[in-house]
Amino acid sequence: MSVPSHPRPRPTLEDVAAKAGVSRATASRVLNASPRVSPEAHEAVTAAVRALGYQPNQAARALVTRRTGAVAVVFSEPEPKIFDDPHFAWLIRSAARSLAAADVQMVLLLVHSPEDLARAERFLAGGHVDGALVFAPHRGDHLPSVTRKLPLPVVYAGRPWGPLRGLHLVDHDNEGGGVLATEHLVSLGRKRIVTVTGPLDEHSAVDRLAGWRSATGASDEDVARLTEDGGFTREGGRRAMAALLERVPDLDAVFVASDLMAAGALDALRDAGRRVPQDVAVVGFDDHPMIAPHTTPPLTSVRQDTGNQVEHMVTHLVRLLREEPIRARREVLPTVLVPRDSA
Amino acid sequence: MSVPSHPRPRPTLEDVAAKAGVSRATASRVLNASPRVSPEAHEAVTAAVRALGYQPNQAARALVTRRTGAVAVVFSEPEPKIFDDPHFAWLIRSAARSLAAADVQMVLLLVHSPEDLARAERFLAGGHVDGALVFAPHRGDHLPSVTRKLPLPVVYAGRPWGPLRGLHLVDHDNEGGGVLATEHLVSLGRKRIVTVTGPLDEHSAVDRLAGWRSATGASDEDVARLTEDGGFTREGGRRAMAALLERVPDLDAVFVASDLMAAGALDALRDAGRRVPQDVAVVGFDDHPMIAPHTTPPLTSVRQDTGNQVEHMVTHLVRLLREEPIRARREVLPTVLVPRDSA
DNA sequence: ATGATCCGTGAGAGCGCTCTCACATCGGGT
DNA sequence: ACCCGATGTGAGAGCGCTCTCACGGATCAT
Repeated sequence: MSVPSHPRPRPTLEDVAAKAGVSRATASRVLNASPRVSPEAHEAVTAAVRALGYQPNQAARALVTRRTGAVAVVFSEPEPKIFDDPHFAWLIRSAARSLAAADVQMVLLLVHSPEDLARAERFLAGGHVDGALVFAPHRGDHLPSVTRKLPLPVVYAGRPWGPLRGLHLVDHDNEGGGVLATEHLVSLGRKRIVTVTGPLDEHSAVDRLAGWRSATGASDEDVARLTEDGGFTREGGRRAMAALLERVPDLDAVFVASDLMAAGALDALRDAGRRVPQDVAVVGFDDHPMIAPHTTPPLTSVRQDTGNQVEHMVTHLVRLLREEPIRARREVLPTVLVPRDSA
Repeated sequence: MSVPSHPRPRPTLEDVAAKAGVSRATASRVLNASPRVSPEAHEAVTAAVRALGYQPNQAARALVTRRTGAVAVVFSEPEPKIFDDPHFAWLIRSAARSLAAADVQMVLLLVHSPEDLARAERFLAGGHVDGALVFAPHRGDHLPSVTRKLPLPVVYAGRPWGPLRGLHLVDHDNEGGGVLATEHLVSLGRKRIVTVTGPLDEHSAVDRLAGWRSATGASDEDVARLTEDGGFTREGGRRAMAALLERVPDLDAVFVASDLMAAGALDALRDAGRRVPQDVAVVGFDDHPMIAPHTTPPLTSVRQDTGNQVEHMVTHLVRLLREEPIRARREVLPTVLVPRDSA
């Protein structure tokens, strides 16, 4: 009973062809929507397919077409980060949606450890997938150097570290966003604008900081005093804000480089008895739909449309897979300020 | 060297064999760790593999072995639920971890719509994967009826609706957990114990309610008055608690069937000016590591070890794939009360 | 010595599909 | 009448791998 006694073998294309009274070649033509098939043959084959419950064998198909119809989505981040930061949930969700729309199967690869990296490399090199979307923002991460050697189309999210030559990537205008946020605070008449940065081993964090700097005209010593790394976590944001309040008691505005950190910063400001936005104006980054509208007060934030970014990545990858001529290797998407109550 | 647009074709087993001076068969034996190979041949083949950077073609291998080395993990839930409820993040994380440990590739399938279901069915039937882990708790969900017809080993999380005959599943003792929670409240001397349930189209919610009922000995009319559906969401938990406070002003304890809802219930109790646990004792369910320890006050909760459940599912599935004799089709894992401050 | 057994090996037959090529058949222009 | 191209079709050659089978040579018991 428990032993799967020899189940009826899956019908093959040969069976379908026989039942339809045509050759395997014609049956194949019908399945692949080739134009040169007579209506009668088409009809006979589709009927046979239905009658037999035929499903093409993907392995056989992949063997000859050299296409699997699947792409890998690879995240290289510590495990807690991926699962606790809603930003990643949003990325996965967007990827699932965009790939489904392109009728491409998504294979999720999470790389936390060196063994995971080896496994992922084997997998990507093994021809399991036609291409990959890679999220590996950290300096010193070995994933990009592995993937760039692979004979596999890859599109990166943001700017990975190392040489960019030959890479395809979709980035956001993080520096422009930083400028936007900071200039908004300046236009509000704020004089002492500090910033909570992300980890500076990520380009996005570096660029947002650069935006703040260019808008404030901060000197090197200003940077040392007026900025603090919040590690892109909520708790980090709280701690960084607390440290800045200590160091710069007369601060009247802060640009926080992610909404999650901004939520932590708001906690710290509340704990310190500062009113937002009256005493301290706060601008976040991401405009994350699960965070920004729900903080107290609702967070003014720089929108980076993650769903849009992933969609561009997918479109780009699909084009690479089709070997269509590519317009640009590198896309930079705009950011826009979304004003709410915190600034 | 050669035309850049035509990348060097991937070496085949034939190439490896030629370079090693053996036959394809012997090379294959080495790759598949067959015992009957001379040390010299083994050495020669491994050297050739390294030298050529050979990677077996998975499609060809899958074609003959009828094994892909991948399994699908299928979630059938509305999109917002999957991404906003930390329970699912935890499930995905556990699945990724357990499957990686078993050296099986994970293919994540998210089913939100009828089209998604059709796509998933095609995918599962297409021989892309060797088996599947299915999370589809809702009554009326068509996924289980689809998957049970597939000639594919499947292990279900919890009890799906419909006939259980022939299904493999790993469940938690939800009813026992409900009893545990409620008896704990009784032992505290609480007299009016209400409950916030999950959506009753899920067996887990029904079972937890049954546990509460058996421990309280509630009559049918009690059930109508003392229970409220919180839909397994935070906001639903808040609303349900508010409704119960309205209806049963003298309640002194509540069993909330998930931690996420319990967080909402705590909000409602705070809003109503009830102290926890002095005025109202609260017990949650899940003991979710991201929630239970962090509420105010920290939440007493019934632990269901999700990671353990998924691990059991994976072990079970791997055993099915190996066609090993299966001990039991159905496993029920124990639950245990974790006391904190809320009760 | 003779046979029986084992061990390492290679030849070769597929797995189920796609795709090229050659071949009929059928108009329609000259 | 002729040839021409367009059109639908089938035969068959692989894609890269695994696995059965047969075979020669070494090892063992008799």
